[in-house]
This record gives sequence, C-alpha cells and structure tokens, in this order.
Amino acid sequence: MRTALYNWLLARGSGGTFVLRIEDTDRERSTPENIEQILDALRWLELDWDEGPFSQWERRERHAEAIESMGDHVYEDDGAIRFRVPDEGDIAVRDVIRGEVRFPLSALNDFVIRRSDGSPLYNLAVAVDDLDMGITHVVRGDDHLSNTPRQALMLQAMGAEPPVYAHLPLLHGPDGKKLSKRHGAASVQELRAAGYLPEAVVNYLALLGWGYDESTTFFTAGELVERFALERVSKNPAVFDEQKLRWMNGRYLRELPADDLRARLEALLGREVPPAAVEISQEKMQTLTDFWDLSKFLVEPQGFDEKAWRKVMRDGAPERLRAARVALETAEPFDAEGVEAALRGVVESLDVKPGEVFQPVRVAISGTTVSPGIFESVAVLGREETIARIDTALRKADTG
RNA sequence: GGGGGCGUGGUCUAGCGGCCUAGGACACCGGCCUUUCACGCCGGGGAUCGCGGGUUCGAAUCCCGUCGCCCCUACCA
Repeated sequence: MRTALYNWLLARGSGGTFVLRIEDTDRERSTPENIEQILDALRWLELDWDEGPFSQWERRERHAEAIESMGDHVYEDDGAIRFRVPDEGDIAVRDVIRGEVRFPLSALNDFVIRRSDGSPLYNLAVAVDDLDMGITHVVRGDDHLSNTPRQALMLQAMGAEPPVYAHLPLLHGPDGKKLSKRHGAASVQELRAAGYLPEAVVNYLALLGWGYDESTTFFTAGELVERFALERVSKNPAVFDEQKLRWMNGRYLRELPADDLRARLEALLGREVPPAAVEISQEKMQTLTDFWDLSKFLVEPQGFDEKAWRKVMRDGAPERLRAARVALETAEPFDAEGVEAALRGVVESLDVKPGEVFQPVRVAISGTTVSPGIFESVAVLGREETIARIDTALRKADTG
C-alpha cells in the first residue's frame, strides 16, 4: 500500500517497534473514505497495528514553517515555492531492499514544493510528515524510488535525518499491467468478497516478492512476523497469480474446524447454512464462494442443468433412477451409510457400473453432475426431499 | 534526452564463487485412488539463470558492456 495513507502505523515485529508510514498505490489524494477502506482491509487481514494520527494536508502554518526552516534551499517562483537542487554532487538514499542508491544532483531540477495557491505538493507533505511523526521506516512501492532523493533533500535542508526506506517491487496483474485498486489490489476487499481467507491472503502475499528458504510455503502470521525481513524482499516486480492463491486458500479452508468454517460462510453469505452442508462441502471448495455453488441445492431445489441432464439421463437412466427411488424409500437408517448400502444394492442387482446409478441420482437432486459425495448429499437432503426431487426428475424424463 | 531501478522454466520464488548435471511451489501432462468434481499420493515435460565479453582452476552468483521492461524527470500522487 502506498501514498497516502498519510498516517502512520506502529508495527511490531521481531526487530522491536518502529514507526512506519504506509502509502497506498493510487495516485490520488486520500479521501476519508478510501482511508477507511484501507484501514478496513488491514483490520480484516488481522494485522497487528496501532493507528497513528493522519497527516494534515491542510497544515498551512506548519508547511510555511517548514519552508522557512529550509532557508535559502528554497525560493519563490511566480508565487510558487521551489526547492533549489545543487548543480553538483549526489545524494545517497538508504534502502534496505536495494542497498544504497546514489542520485546525481545534476539530473534533478528545482522542484515546486508549494503551489502558488498555497497548497503543498506531495513531496513536501510527506517530508514534513516524516519529520513531525518521527517516521523511522517508509515502506512503499518501487515507483517512488526516484522521488526519494527529493524528499531526502528536503529533510536534510530541515536539518533532519531521512528515515530508512524500503521500496517494494510493484505487483502486476495477469495482463501484465500494474495491479491497482481497480484491478486486484483494492482487491483486499475484492478478495474478501470472492471468498478468500485472510490468513491465506496474508500467506500468499508474503510469498509474492519474498521467500524464506528453498521449500517452505506455509506460514502462520506468527511465523511471518518472526521470519519476514525486508532485507530479503526480492527486487523484481511480481505477477499476481490468482490460481495459486486459490490453491493456497483451499489448503487453509480444509484445515479449518467445521464450525469455524460455517461461521465464516454465514458472515460472508449473510444467511444461515446447515452444518451438515458445510461438512460435506469442505473438502471440495477452494474459496468460500465455492460453497454456495456446491451446496445451494441442499438449501433449495435447483433447476436441471441441460448439459448435465443430456449427459446422464439417457440409455435407461430413468429406469435406474426409479430403482434407486425404491431402494431409498426403505433405506434404514437414512444416513450416509444407510444410503450407501441401499444404492450399492441397486448397483448390484442391476449389474451396472456404480456411476450409472449414482450420477442420475446426483443430477436428480442437485441438477448438476458436480456435487459433494452422493451418499452424504442424499442423507443431508433427507428421505422425503430426495424422493420428491427424484420424482420431479422422473416426470421430466417421461415428458422430455 | 537525462537519472534511477529490475532481468532464474508460463507464474511466484531458492540461490550470495565450487554441495547447481539450477532446488521448491502454482499451473500443465500421465498414473493411482474413485460415485461426479475435487482432495491426496506417485511420476513427467519444461530454465544453456536476458545477451556478449572479462576476472577465476571454477560464475546464476564478481566486473564491464549491451538489450529489454518499469519508474522519476508535473504548481499529480
């Protein structure tokens, strides 16, 4: 995140407490709304931080004072204030990821730090903030590296030591373009809505541009705090790979206790979900939103998917379905084991392949060819509902 | 144009002069498991480490050059 959270966070890591400025990526001034969005995202990710005061763009007196303190490093130009960059020499920026980066001053023009209308420009605002808030670390996107000498120059002119910088490699989308709020990054919100778990997102993000050793892939938040080091962050931009995130999310999902998973599903879907449905879907979903696709048929009848119907309901399938119906009418007990015994009995007596009985039943109750385990699904649906849906399917088979 | 940054399989990475005939993960392909789809397990293809020189007994790792991509060069952030 970058520009302008314009506030600081207290981050606690193994290295102790340091004051960090986090900037978000869009090149627009932060509004209270998008600051709130960012904070909301940080809360969702369950990062450990304390919010500091926000920067005040409208601190005209303070900015005037700062400009004053820069003496003849600044001058007026047609109402605006410019910073005077020496013609010779160079300035070094200390960056924990890139090392020491030197910029020849001859390449820098005198730059405007305050507009003629009195408003501060970004470079001035952050330099003053860094000084006033005692910022020790600035962690932001690589696209700001070239801006750093200007900020360091101002800090120097104000008689202050520049903070430690860490310029993170930028993230790109699969399209190769920079990932921005509208693509994936605002994404923290979008990722949440798409059914990703915060712990999986944190784990995946940590691995984008960083690796601990040659084989470790999974990290708890605690391990990350302990092991993550800005010094080890890679220097080159990374492509955000949602497939890998999906995979990782699935791994985290399957580790979740069933009631925890259900609570998260209910929070996301905004409705109650049957514990049994969660249990039988857990091993098949990769994201929370997959659950609904997988299990909505357990909550209410779904229409038949035409493709699935044509693929399964042919070559005597209705007859096998009828046989299954009969067996299920008397299956006892009506749980996964009982249902399995009944349906396997049908398979045996008809002398067909298991799938030839199971698939028609699956389509009958779920409308599709993809669902959780068939015995569990039938058991969760209950005898009455299962029979009713089979009857519906049989009627369709007769008429269609 | 000037300045800065970056360059390991399709993707994310490990690697910091010999343990690299370049390791792991996602994706892909094949097999096993199997009631579908997944999961899981096993196996496979795929990288002359952007390119060219140099240093060295030895380089992905050090140096130089070169090419490509990105950033800054705004009274944007």
